[in-house]
Amino acid sequence: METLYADIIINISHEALDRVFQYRVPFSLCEQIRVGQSVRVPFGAGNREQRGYVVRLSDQAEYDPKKIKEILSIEEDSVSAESRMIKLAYWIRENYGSTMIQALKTVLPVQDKMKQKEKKSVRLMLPKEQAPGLLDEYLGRHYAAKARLLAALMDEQTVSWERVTKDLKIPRTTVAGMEQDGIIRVETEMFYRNPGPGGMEAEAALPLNESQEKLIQEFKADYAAGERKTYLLHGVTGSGKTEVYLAAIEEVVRKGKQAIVLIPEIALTYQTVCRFTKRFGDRVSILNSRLSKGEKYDQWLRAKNGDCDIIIGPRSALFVPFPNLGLIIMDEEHEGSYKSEQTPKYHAREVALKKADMEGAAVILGSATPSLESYQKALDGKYRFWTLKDRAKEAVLPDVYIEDLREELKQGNRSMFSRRLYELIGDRLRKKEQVMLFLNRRGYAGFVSCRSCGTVMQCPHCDVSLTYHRDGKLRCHYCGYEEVMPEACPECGSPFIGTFGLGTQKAEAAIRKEFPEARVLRMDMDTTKRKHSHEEILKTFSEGRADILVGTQMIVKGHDFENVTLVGILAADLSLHANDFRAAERTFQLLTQAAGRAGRGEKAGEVVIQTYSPEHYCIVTAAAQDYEEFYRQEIAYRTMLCYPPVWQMLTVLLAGPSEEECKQTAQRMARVIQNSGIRVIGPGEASLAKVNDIYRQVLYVKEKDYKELVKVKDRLELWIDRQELPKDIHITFDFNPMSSY
DNA sequence: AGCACGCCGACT
DNA sequence: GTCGGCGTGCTC
Repeated sequence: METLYADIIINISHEALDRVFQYRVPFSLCEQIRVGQSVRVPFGAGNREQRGYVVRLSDQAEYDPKKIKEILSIEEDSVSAESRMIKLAYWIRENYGSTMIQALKTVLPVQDKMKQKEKKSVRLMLPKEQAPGLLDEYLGRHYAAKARLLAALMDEQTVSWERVTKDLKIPRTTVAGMEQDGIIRVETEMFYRNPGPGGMEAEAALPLNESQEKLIQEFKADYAAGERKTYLLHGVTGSGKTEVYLAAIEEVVRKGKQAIVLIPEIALTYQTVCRFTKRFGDRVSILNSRLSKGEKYDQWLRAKNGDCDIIIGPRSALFVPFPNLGLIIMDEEHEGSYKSEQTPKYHAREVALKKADMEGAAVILGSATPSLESYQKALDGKYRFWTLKDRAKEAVLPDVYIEDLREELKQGNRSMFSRRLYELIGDRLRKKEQVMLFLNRRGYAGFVSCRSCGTVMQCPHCDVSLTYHRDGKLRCHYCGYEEVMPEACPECGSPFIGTFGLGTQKAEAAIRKEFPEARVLRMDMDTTKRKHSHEEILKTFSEGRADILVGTQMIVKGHDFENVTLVGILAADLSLHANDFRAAERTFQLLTQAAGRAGRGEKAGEVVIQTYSPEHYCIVTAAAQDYEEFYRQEIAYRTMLCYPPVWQMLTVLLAGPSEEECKQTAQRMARVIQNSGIRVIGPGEASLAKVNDIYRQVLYVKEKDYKELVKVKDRLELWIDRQELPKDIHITFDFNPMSSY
């Protein structure tokens, strides 16, 4: 038998985590060794024993075989947080397709700023009067480094580690030497940077209403009986899902366990965090994308050391190493942002379920508009199904009107407001109540085309149309390319070239024209680029310093504005005609969420949905706030066309600078799949066929059983490994994708 | 992180 | 020569 080699990542908290080291597997361990295990290996000149993770096995030595050392042993199933994380990484690698390094990187924290986790400093131990004598001795012996450090310590009793190593440039070995001699002492003080709002006044639990109480009693009973179920909490906006979460967390924490609360990145607002902090004080940690690496690492460590019980954050919060995890809560579980956009393209919901299963935790998935995936499982009895039907504080659901824009056009109304919406806006302005106007997506709006020949201005590097901005420039939202708006059509020379479609900027301008007395705020990608502008805009609006808020989806997420009594959706179809099997589901969710913004206070609300397809089931059911009916229609459509969640789907994306090579490789891969008797769709051009001068080809495979798709992926990975593929071709797998390619 | 290696001034 | 501190680079 051939010699077996293993690629290993050494668990030293350093950038070395980026590299693999190859070790020989001793014959006695060949049978046992698996990718993902942790092992003990000799490392460095002194052959110090280190922990490492097996990342790949092969029978080829890729390093001078004379220098390759042998693995010492496989670490027995230790229960450390790390080894559980490694197992999870392995599962992710297997189920979503990536290298082990990529999987480990998503699961383990960035460790390169680890030094900052503790505040290290150097203190002088020598009595003050002896110091000058020693300094003279050092200077006499020309001990430059020691003298520098001592001189610094004579001024101040302690010097920070950063100054010692960076400013004074003292080698670590010298510091260690002086510590040995008893002249100095290196002190480390652990400190965490908790970026959450501090000094919050404690707040008692709100009394639960009858339906909330029933759910919590059930949860407690299950938990006490040792049952760890998955619960799908379907509750309309404003029905008090958060109170249920809080009560469930309280129960779990009381039992000495910890809880992870997942929320979509965009919903991670000050208000949300405050509700948790008020209830649980400094036992809560917050994780978000704005934290520095060091801060993220601190939160990780806090959890590991048992210094907090609850972590709130986006999907990456799943990988916080609690010693005794009891509960995972996933709010707005239908949100697309729970799916990672980078390889491995894991879905946080699935990983959460796996993790809960591995560690004996319960899971609560909550949403006003559950994903089809979860709802189907709940109907099948795989999840316990919970509903909250009524809004908590006596608020009532709003009245919803569907306005047919085709009809408006027929009646000679060419503005972007239907007559009803126009009338209602005027009414609210008179009553001093607030209005939210909602536009689906900035990318769909504002392309420029020629009215004479129909040419659309396109990005020269990407397969998308350019978007017109008010500064007179055309921009590509994918690569950032920009050019000045031409005065004549570059194809036919016609001067009749201009913008079409509808953007937030254009909507804002139209409102200002129609209602010059109204104070208008706009919130979209452009106005929220600055760091706190997001919060600022919302604060201005909630304090009543504006009458109308116009924006993209970001305005519909989780904010309660008591004085908003009218919500207008300007063009509900914009997200419906995306070439994507989830388009109807997303539109339904968006409309329901937006409608839920109206009438959160005491006054009743109204919602106007403007559309060109008023008969589409997702618009009709959203207007009626009828989730069950939407589900029935949508699942029928998915069943008919074999889409998830009824069937499972794998997308393989090939990207490379040569169109020809890309196509050929895609065709060869398609044949590999077909040869194993599985049907492939494609290869074909991705709907975005070119981004930044990189060509993209896609393949689709649909199967009833997810495991079959994993096998297809495994077979392709093996094939890729054996092939001498062009170096610059990049292949990625996406299981049950959130958007089309 | 830990260890070795090469460099350089000091002392024998 | 050789000893010991200093700075750098490598670890399969």
